[in-house]
Amino acid sequence: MNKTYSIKEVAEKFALPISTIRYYDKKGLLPFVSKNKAGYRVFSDSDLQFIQTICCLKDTGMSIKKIQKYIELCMQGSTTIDDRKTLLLQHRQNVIQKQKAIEKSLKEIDQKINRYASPISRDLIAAQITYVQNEKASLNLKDPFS
Amino acid sequence: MNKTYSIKEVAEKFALPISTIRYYDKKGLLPFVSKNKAGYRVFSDSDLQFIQTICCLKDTGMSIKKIQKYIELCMQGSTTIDDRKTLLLQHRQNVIQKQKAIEKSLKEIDQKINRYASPISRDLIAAQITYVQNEKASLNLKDPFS
DNA sequence: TGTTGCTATGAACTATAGTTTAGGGTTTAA
DNA sequence: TTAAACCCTAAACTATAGTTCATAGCAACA
Repeated sequence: MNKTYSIKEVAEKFALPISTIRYYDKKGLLPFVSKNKAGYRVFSDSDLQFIQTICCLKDTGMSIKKIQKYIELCMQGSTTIDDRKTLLLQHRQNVIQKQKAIEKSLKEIDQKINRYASPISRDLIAAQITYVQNEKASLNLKDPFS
Repeated sequence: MNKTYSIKEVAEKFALPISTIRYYDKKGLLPFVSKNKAGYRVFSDSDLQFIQTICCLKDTGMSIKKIQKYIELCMQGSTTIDDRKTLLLQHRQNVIQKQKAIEKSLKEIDQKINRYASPISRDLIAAQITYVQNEKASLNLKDPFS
């Protein structure tokens, strides 16, 4: 049978603070959520599907404003399919670009970690400090290690 | 020969606004940068190396405060190697976790794109709308498509 | 020597994404 | 029927990461 969920249950399911769900609603991300006569939000299973999508977009760095735009298109029915596809394809490109940037940065970070983890890390770092000090001295610049 | 760089040159090299570099300096991210007698910042090649690392950490989501902490450890010399390693290993875990989350979300986004790109996308979406409407009706909740 | 362009600071301002508070209704279970 | 546990809104507040502005001092070149 179809169940409904309170805001607290939804918050637990998605590991979000209740305040964040209310904030999303205020920002127009949850126009599909009904309210009962007392004014309480009543979430259905299909609502949870939408929220899952919202979390997906959020976790990949889409702004609230863009997500709102996407949800708005969803609520307008089948006529907006092309717009939605365009929006998601654009976002997909952004995500892939970000993935690449993270990948690249992570490699640099790993190199630093390896230096620090080396048995001769103290020597490596000491040599680097000396190098910087010589460079700075040759340019008549202040020694940053002092 | 060792060259020096103005803030403008550094901004161009790293594709950062000049205001951001000043902001980073104010936040304690650039304690290694010297100033000439006029008060102008003078960047050396080793400074650029540091800034490269800062960009790395920033691009993988480290906060300004954490980066400041890392740089501070760097300036304290070889005695802080263990602390730096710990800090970067911790960050590494965060980055990898984020990578996984992005990977997972991207798959969901791709599924949506595929639905929208399907030759029968209109039917798929129409069926979904009908499903939601039935679910909402069976729960005596307002139809969100109207 | 003056004009153009670069640099500086501090303070105010902006954007984004929430969180907290105040004040007040609702639901549930003893 | 009343206390505890929910839920609501509006508005104020916070945190983060910058950006912009006002004012003013250097630098390079015609």
